[in-house]
Amino acid sequence: MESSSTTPGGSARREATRQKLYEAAVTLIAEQGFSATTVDEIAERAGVAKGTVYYNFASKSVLFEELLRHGVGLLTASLRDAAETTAARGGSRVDALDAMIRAGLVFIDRYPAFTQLYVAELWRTNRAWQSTLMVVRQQAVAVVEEVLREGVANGEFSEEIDVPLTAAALVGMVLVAALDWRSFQPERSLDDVHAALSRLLQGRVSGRR
Amino acid sequence: MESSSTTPGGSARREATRQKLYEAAVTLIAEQGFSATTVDEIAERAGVAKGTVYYNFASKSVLFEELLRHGVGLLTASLRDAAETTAARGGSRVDALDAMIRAGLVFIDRYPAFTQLYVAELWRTNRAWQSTLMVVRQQAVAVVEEVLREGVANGEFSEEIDVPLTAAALVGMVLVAALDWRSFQPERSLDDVHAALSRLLQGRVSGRR
DNA sequence: GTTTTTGCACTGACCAGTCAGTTCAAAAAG
DNA sequence: CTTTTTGAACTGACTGGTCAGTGCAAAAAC
Repeated sequence: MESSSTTPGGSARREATRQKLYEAAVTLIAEQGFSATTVDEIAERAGVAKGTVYYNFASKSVLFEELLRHGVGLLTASLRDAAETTAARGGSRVDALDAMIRAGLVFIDRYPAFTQLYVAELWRTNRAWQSTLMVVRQQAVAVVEEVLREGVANGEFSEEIDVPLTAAALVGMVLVAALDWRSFQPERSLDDVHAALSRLLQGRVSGRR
Repeated sequence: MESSSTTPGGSARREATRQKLYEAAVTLIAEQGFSATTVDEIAERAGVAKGTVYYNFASKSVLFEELLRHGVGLLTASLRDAAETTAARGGSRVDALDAMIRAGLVFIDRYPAFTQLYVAELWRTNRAWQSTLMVVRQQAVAVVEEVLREGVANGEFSEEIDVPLTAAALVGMVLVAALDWRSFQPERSLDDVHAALSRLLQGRVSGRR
């Protein structure tokens, strides 16, 4: 089983170099943005010659696009796994959503730079990698939508909910809360943040306990 | 009463030019990002010579910072107004939150480019306007936090809620849902989106109606 | 012996910021 | 009322620097 669809015949050495380049690029682009990050910087941070970047990727944009696909692949796998594990243990759909919220938080905690970069680029228009972004967004949101749809089908969720909108809102809730957590209140624990979001999800905001 | 704090003695003509530059810059930067947008482009779209940009703003970054302050000023005013109007009419704090959600949606619908740009830049690190962003973020979130705190104080909300985290999550929910609405399902009406978010806020997701 | 990486010089496009000069409305002088 | 002066606002060609991408010979890894 090969990891990347765009490089079916990548040798182990090549794959390692590409991985180093992804890691260098993701932090730099998260901090500075795509245009403000130079290829020289990426090469330097990866500890690699500039020529190597172009030996492994056709261009700066292509490197970025493959980075996006790579990262979103990890995220969706993690969300799907959370949902399936919950279902296998006989949990409800609310439990599945809750597990996905936690999986999202864990992901963001582990790959904060990727998340930053993803949010920063997602709603841009007129960019070269626009179509890549659309695909990649749909992959992530679809996992949430599926759980919502199953919940509506089995009566666990109200039939009145708007599945695509609610899924987007839930994803946004987690994304923004997590980024805020990391940027502005890093002393909080993951459990704290998870608890706050669970409460919001389950409508336990109004009313005393 | 003068409008801008940074230009106390701005003539009417100057103010008009600055306004044109804001409008040109906000759409371009929302589409392309700060670094990918050139000063020449901004000047051209505003129908003004490049030199005029530098006559009115010390640098490209300063133009951007003042644009941020300008926009967030509009947003917070609108949120505060929604909260106060609700209170004046004897509404509950939940009503106030709901009114603020709607005000947020209306704002994003009216100034989509600004919202895009704000989200794209908010969590970046190592940028020149970092401190401006912190201030500006706090202004917006603080309005929501205040309503939550009042609600906790008068018993309308659970004492268990984490005010800063919940406020961030709510803001994120509205931001992301609205951006998604505009980007991916623009045929939806504002009322649709508002209804979906209200339902989420009031925990009316689980259970049949 | 083939694949991958290195190092480094080079090019051409692009771009932030500058500056000497122009415009024009309104104030001052006649 | 007419002419002159003033200065804020604006113009756009120009500069110095930056950067994506190239080319290639030699070394290293496999």
